[in-house]
Amino acid sequence: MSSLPVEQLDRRMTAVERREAILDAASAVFGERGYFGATTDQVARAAGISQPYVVRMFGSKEALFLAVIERAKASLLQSFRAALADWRAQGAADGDPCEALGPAYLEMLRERGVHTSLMQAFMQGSDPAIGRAARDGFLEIWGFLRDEAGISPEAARGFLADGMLINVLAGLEMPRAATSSAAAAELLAATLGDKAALLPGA
Amino acid sequence: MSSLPVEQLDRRMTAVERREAILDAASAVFGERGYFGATTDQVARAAGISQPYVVRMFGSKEALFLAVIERAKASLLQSFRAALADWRAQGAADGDPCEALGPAYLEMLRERGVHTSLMQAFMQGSDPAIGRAARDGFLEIWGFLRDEAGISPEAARGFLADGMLINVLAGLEMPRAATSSAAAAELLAATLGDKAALLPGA
DNA sequence: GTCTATAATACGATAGAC
DNA sequence: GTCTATCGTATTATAGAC
Repeated sequence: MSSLPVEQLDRRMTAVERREAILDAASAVFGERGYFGATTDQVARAAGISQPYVVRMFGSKEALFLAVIERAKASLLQSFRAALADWRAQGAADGDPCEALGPAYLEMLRERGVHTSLMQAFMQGSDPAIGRAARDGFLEIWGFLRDEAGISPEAARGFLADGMLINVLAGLEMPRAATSSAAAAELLAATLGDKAALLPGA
Repeated sequence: MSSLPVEQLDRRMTAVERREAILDAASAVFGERGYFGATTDQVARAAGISQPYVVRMFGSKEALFLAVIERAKASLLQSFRAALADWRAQGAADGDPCEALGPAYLEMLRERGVHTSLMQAFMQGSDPAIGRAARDGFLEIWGFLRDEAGISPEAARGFLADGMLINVLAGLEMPRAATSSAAAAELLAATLGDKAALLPGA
């Protein structure tokens, strides 16, 4: 056994574990403040480690952000594929797949920063590296809806539009306004029903 | 007459004119890079003046950003009110007002940074001042759709969702991908038809 | 695997001249 | 009305110890 104090022993992780912990923290911080607004020090504090170690693990802030949105996109697609498979296994093959994908999208709101960090990336289209990754990621979702789920262009457009409104309400932290504003309450009810409680700010 | 060289005379404006010129430049820069990503120096260069003068005119970067999104929201509402009045003047009072507001929304894409700077604000809900202004602005649009245009909650939700998808495609600069990606071309066609040419990146 | 110390730079804001 | 010069600070990234 090592002679280090127990506290320090507990805090050491493998590189893989630490990497995941940093991605969790970075997802929340980038989702709230955006690529430029978030600092590697905020990510480090959220992850309970030092700022230089965050940079060391991913090489640069940009590489960390790209890893965050790559993981968010992968989570989303994995969740969609699982929901689609379940739905098909229940013999609903002639119905509307969006009825299975919509609830899956809302459930992902429990995982912090998935929707908002993707959305922050979507707003950086003019950045060479981030913009390309963001467009590719968005188009991968489009391709899933069209090719794997077999949804028509018009229905896929409607599904994505609903998703983008949900993302905006998450970015706005709209539940913060719902206690004092009847309009906010009505908007949240019309968009999310009782699932509005899953939004940031609730 | 002043004895200053003509070049300098031409470049001098009243405070009001200069204020508008700075807001135009700031709208484009904030729209592309977001509140934190944009620098007051980038705004200054785009406006053809010095960085300290930008700060002097608005007091702070935050005050400038708040002025940008306030003006963008006002432009949008003004455009909506005009379109609604025109539509009603043509005796279409029993149809769907969204058929008049949709085209008005797309026409605003010609004014640089309106959609994207608002969208960048919507993603800063956790910021005390910007978040409050963003939520209030969004709810003012909602109130217009519901109270002035008389649109149902469900239809207003659908209209906003379509708008948010358009904003995301603008933030992504999706036309950049349309030449090499059939999926991008299909997505743009399904969402905007031939109006996709108005998006940034086209 | 993780830290402290620090270098290098970029940025917002102020002071003051013209 | 507008500029130049500059201060103070925040931030990314590196070096090197343990």
